[in-house]
Amino acid sequence: MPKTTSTSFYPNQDTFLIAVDCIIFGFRDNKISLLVQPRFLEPQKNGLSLLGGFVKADESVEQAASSVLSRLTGLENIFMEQVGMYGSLERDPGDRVVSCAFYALIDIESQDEKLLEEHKAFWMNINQADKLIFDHPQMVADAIHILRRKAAVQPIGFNLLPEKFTLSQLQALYEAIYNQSFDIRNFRKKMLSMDFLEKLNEVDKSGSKKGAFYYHFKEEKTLNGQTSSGF
Amino acid sequence: MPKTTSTSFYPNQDTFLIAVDCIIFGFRDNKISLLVQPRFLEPQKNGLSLLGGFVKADESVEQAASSVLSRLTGLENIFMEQVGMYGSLERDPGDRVVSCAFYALIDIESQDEKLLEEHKAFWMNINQADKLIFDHPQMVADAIHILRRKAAVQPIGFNLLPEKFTLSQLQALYEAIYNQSFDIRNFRKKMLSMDFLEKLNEVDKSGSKKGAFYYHFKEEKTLNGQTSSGF
DNA sequence: ACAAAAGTGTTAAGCATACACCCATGG
DNA sequence: CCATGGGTGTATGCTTAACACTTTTGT
Repeated sequence: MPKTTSTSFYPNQDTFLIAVDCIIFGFRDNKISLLVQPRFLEPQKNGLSLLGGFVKADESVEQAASSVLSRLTGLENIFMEQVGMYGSLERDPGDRVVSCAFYALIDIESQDEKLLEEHKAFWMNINQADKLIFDHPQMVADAIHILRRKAAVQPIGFNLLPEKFTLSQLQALYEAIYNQSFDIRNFRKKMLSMDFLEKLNEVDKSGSKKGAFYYHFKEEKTLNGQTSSGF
Repeated sequence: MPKTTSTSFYPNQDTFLIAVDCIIFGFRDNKISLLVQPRFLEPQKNGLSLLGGFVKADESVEQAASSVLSRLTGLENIFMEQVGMYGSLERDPGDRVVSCAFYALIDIESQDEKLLEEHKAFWMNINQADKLIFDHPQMVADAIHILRRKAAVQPIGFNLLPEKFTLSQLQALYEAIYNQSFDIRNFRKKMLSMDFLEKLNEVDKSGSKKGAFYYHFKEEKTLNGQTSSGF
């Protein structure tokens, strides 16, 4: 059925459903994982899907994405970044739906288990992402691409790790993000030379007998710090 | 007025106008310029606007952007890349409109002057972009950001320059993109060390008495060559 | 002959890479 | 006492940055 504007500054224009799809990354067992959910309506009911929802008339697209995230994880004020818009004609066989993808990085431990169960959501290994429905595999691939670019220059470990973490954990995270291993000395040198880690006096004895010092990130600010060097 | 789906797999959902806005960059007089147009309808009639239009039910968002570009310039098959989606509630005072921005790079000389006149479109210096309506200044700033990132590693001179160009022109282009000057020797060394320029036997005598050799880009292919190194 | 743009190499510094051994401790 | 993961420094190559003079030719 055609949907068009009636009275408006812009009469007789087509209107569209707009969805948001959230690529929610977590880190567990030294692997990047992805929060997914079986689809609860047709078409492709029970197919594996990213967490998503439709944008409502009274909310911004960003708000819609945040609310999907908090509805499913209970987390608020999480850093999310837009991945892009997906607008091909046939991407959703159910209806014409234009979707905007966002990614978020969360600490798996900090989110609400019960909410996940309620929504039948669960964590899936990232390398299974090609099993997702529609164009969701593409969205995930694009999000990973952005994540890698960003992790190279920014303290992107932030929300994927707990508040306090060891350098070994951080390295494992980076190795998972880039899917390759790094020399331990070079990695530590580089991380410490960037100025965002602070060594704590606390030691984690869980990973080794010797124990490893905890670190934490100095400034949350850096997350928003895009240098908008316009002309 | 509320617009919602009636019969659909997704009943009773709100629907939206979707616009595309094109940031069309050109290069003239050693400056980056931007193709703009006075708005022809309310609100903000006659305000300076990016070239845009509404997406139609039977076209993809990308197709909508291409068709805006070709309607205004007569050019087809031009490289365009998505900048992002802009979906705040108040971005367009006329109605709730979610917009997807794209940028394109074209050779100013190659486009159709008459079409521009018909649409009252014209080239504006990039540093005047803050005069644009709505959130268009932000879109332009975001596009420049992407352009700079890309130009650092790819032969992005492509469509902004004519088929044949001198290294001086190429340098002027890069200096315009980054809004800074580069050492001539280092610039030439770097450009030539990347493998995409081919020296022609032709000489351009218009810019100097001595004359400068023309170059052209070897492979058009590189434009699409995203290395999608998924897991 | 001179003005104006084209063209060309070398050196120094900073950054990324490769690489191997000692430390502290719990079991 | 030994197995396990934590922690450390140096030498090399590569990439980037800084820097000044000669060439050509139209006027």
